[in-house]
Amino acid sequence: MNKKEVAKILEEIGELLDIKGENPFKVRSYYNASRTISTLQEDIDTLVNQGRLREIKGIGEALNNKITELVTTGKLKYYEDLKASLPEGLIDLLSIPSLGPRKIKTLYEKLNITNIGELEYACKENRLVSLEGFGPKSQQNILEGIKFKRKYDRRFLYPEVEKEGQYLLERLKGLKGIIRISVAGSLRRKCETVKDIDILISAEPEFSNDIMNTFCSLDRVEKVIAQGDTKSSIMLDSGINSDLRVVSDEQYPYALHYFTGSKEHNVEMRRVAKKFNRKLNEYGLFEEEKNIPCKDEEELFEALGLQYIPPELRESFGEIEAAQKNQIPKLLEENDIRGLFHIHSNYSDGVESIENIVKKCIELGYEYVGICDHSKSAYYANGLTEERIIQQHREIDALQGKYSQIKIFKGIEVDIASDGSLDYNDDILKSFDVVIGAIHSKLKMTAEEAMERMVKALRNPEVDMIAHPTGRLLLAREPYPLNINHFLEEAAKYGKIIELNANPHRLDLDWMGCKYAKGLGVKVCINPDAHSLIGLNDMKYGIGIARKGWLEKEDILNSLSVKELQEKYFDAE
DNA sequence: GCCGTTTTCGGCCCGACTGTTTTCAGTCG
Repeated sequence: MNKKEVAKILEEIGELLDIKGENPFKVRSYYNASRTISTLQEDIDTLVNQGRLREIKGIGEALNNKITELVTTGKLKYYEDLKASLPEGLIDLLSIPSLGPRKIKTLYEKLNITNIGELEYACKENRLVSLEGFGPKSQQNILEGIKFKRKYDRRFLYPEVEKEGQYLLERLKGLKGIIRISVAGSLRRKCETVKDIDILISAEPEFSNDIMNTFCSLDRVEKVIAQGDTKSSIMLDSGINSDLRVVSDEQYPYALHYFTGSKEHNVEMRRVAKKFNRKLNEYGLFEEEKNIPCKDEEELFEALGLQYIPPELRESFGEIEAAQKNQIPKLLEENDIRGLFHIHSNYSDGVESIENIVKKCIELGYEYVGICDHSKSAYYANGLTEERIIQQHREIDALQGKYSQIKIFKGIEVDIASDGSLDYNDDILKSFDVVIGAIHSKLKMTAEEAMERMVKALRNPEVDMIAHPTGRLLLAREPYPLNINHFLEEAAKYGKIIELNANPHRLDLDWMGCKYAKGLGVKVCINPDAHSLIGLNDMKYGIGIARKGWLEKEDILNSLSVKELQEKYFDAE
């Protein structure tokens, strides 16, 4: 049983206990343990086998025993019994807005409601209004919540939400009385998927009401979920929710930090404040009743003895400890990127000619570009036969003569077959400057098969880099069951480069993998995987994830100069 | 259920908004 499965079960135990009305702190310890396990760098098997689970903060005697049982036997009696004691569908009810464990317990005990279908029926039969704690409004809200869940039961890709965030900022920022404005939340943290848009404004108090009214009556507002003096929530016509908070300008730095989160980061920050005998909330950092003035987030961190932590890192992933030791990395910047690899031309499934790609890359100021089309077994993508490789290389040579201001690398995205072999023989592979191995078919594999297949590709001396190593498609397809940390350890062993695919549907290697790769000294290459000129713009999403994964300029292959690349990685010919 | 720079017991982050109440519990972030 892997980390993800263990974490899922611990979370479910928390939810079940919550619905049963258990001690909320006990419930929280399960949620905490679930999160801790899912973000572990080490393997859960290793920790269990070496009896080191208890070294993890938040795992005590009871959880140690339960996790050990789960990992060694694949089962947990406590969990099975708990599941058997409540109907299966109750947990689903937690996903309906406005329904939490207390209310679900009431619905189950008083009306014997055990799943969403029964709940919807009971609402339509008007049976909730007479329940204690419920009324006509809550019944209506639940019905709408069910409808909403069926229509938009999802998170959104970062670019979709970014666009909506821009719209809201544009419409709000000129309003009278506004002093400072920013997006906050997971959008500011550059998470790969985002659920809603948090916006924070500091304003003169007398304008607060007008700002709220404008926000709630924007043309794209589908529904006002809540409207108050300092906080309002709306749903846009895209199905994306947005929360707006308005505070005074003195409160702004504390509020910006608070609403940027993550929740876990905030909890940790409050613990730090407490150690200083101070209290941190969205309105200030208080000693006794006196606020310690901070004019921006930098000063707030400083007041807690911490180095500034960029928003992307605030995931409770070691950043506070690093800030205490003054070890926050100097994160990668967009202009650190000096060239691009993994671009598809119209030789395979891209839409643009090589010349147009080259011209665009010159225009964007890049020093080099690697054309990497698909290999022959990718029929669906018009993969290159041996003859067409020769043809492409002739064209690249000619273009290189014409455009001396940029280095054009001859690359290939070569398919890794299910046995781990590559799509061309070594002689053909040697004719490329850059060989990127990738899996595109036969995705149904066991963890062992996936590892064997990928590691065999790593061992091939002709392979320079592995593309989108887990194969995930965000919100659409699960990654194949590859133990990514083990895989990265192998990549380190063979000195291979790992792609961070910048396409917002992939963002693969993910940010946790980036941090692990950095620890191993594995170089990461941020690739647009572009099939058009527009696709080159995706680089910014890859850079966002690289930052989130603690990466610095030194960790990134394509922040090197042409000379360094040719000397250390791709032979000059 | 976890944890300990006063603690092996008694805490555990904190506040806004809603809908139900008529002072507050529940939910959410």
